[in-house]
Amino acid sequence: MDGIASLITIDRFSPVPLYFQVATSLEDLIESGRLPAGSRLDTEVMLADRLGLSRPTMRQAIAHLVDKGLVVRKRGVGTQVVHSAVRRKVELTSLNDDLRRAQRSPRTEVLAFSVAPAPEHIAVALHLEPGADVITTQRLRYAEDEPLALMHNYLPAGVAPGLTAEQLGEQGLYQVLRTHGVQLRIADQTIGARRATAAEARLLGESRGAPLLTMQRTAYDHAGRAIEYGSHVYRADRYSFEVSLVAR
Amino acid sequence: MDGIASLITIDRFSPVPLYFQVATSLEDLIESGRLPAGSRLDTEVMLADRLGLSRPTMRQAIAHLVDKGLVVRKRGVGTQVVHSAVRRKVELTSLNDDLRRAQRSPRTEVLAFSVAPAPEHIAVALHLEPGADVITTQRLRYAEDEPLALMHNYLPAGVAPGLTAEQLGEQGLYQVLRTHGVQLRIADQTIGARRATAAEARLLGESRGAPLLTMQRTAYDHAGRAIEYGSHVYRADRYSFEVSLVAR
DNA sequence: GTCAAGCGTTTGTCATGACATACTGACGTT
DNA sequence: AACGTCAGTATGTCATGACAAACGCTTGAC
Repeated sequence: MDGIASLITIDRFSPVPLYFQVATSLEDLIESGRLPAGSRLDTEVMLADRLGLSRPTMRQAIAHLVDKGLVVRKRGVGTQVVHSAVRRKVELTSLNDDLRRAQRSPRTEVLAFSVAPAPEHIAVALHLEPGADVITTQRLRYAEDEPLALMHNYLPAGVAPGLTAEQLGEQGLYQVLRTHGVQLRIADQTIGARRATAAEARLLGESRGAPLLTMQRTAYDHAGRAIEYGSHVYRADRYSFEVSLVAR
Repeated sequence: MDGIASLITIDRFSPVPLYFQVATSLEDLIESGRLPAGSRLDTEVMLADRLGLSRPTMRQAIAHLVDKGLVVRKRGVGTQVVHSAVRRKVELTSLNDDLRRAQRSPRTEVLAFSVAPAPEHIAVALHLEPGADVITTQRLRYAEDEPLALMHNYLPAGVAPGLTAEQLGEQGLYQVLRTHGVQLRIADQTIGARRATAAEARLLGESRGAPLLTMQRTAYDHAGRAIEYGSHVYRADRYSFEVSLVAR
């Protein structure tokens, strides 16, 4: 544990903040196994001294790792690397992003796309005035040429000017929003299950009454404005949610 | 926006850190509506000056609120209150905690409790050597005198010495672990759905083939050791998961 | 052998001070 | 009207310095 600081390089002329460079280097050391799970880091005082940094800067680098769940700190004891298999996996992504990442050949069929006054429960979910216009979309999502999910999504009418059904056919909803300059930050999700209706079963290629995994979601941007409400159903035998939880 | 600092009281002789006192006060102001969603906080420099604190201390208080999703910060602009309905709800809790909080009269019937060598897939989930002893439990959980969930849980044998079936009948698993000095920190969950088997349907009071919400979970302690693997099924018409996601 | 106190270690908290960067609005020019 | 520039504003980064609190280990007393 004597030469950890010697494995960390920092470029004082780089525009990348010093704390971030150090955090990244430490993260690489952890991922590579050079700092294995359970091992103790040198003290923040020692690392700062050897790297020629101030202690608060070193603390900020380590705090970054704590936030990522890579290390834990204990007063009087030190800083320890957490189990390497454990990561924070809380992600706000769309199904398209997920499937593309998993290389499951996503394809989308837009079944409906319209702008109309919001039904009551949609206006409530999106924190809109009753009767406010929303974009309503209905899409059937395929993976590897099999139906996977049926999705209803609603967006306030002004959120993505010029949004078209064609765009939704080619890209995921969140990707389209990103190209319109909309950044989603937080989402509240409810995950459940129920039987498929006859219409859903037909579209998804399941038998009537088959179990579906359901998810309703309201997504907000950085200023807390509701940007999207989604109500999705997935074929239970083909999809599940992976969620990581962290205790504070 | 002129008197925010005058609404914040700090006790310099309290053992509670100053930054935490300020963060708590600001949080109260936000929750009460005195600092409504969308409003701008006074600058960190001004607040620090008026409260007689150093700027880094003020920054730490505000960072605490950022972490909680209550405010967002933008360089050159300032600090703004986020939509008040949005909170980070990422929590590592047991069903018992959830139901007690929701005042749904939780009750537990322990169907099985034993210590035996771990089956292959359990040893893998708990990162144990094949054949290592695990505590195996099976519980039927009730809410308001109706069956709600059927749970199988597995713990490495040495995790909670003296753990008994009686304890599990009276308290939730995580509460029991806490009294044994075990602190859970991170969990990986998979949420899905499927049809109930005949045995499950009988225990849960559902018809055969009814949709069940499923969840598998491996929970880890602060040092990253796997502490518990759980495989749970819930009646879909009586339970759903609430998950909040935050984009980084 | 056991328990408590003390000490060394390490992180946590807090302060003063200074410079850099990103953002917004106003103003001037084309 | 549109675009570019600049100044003011606010957060972000970094530094030096000091004290407090929690933890683990060692030693001494019983």
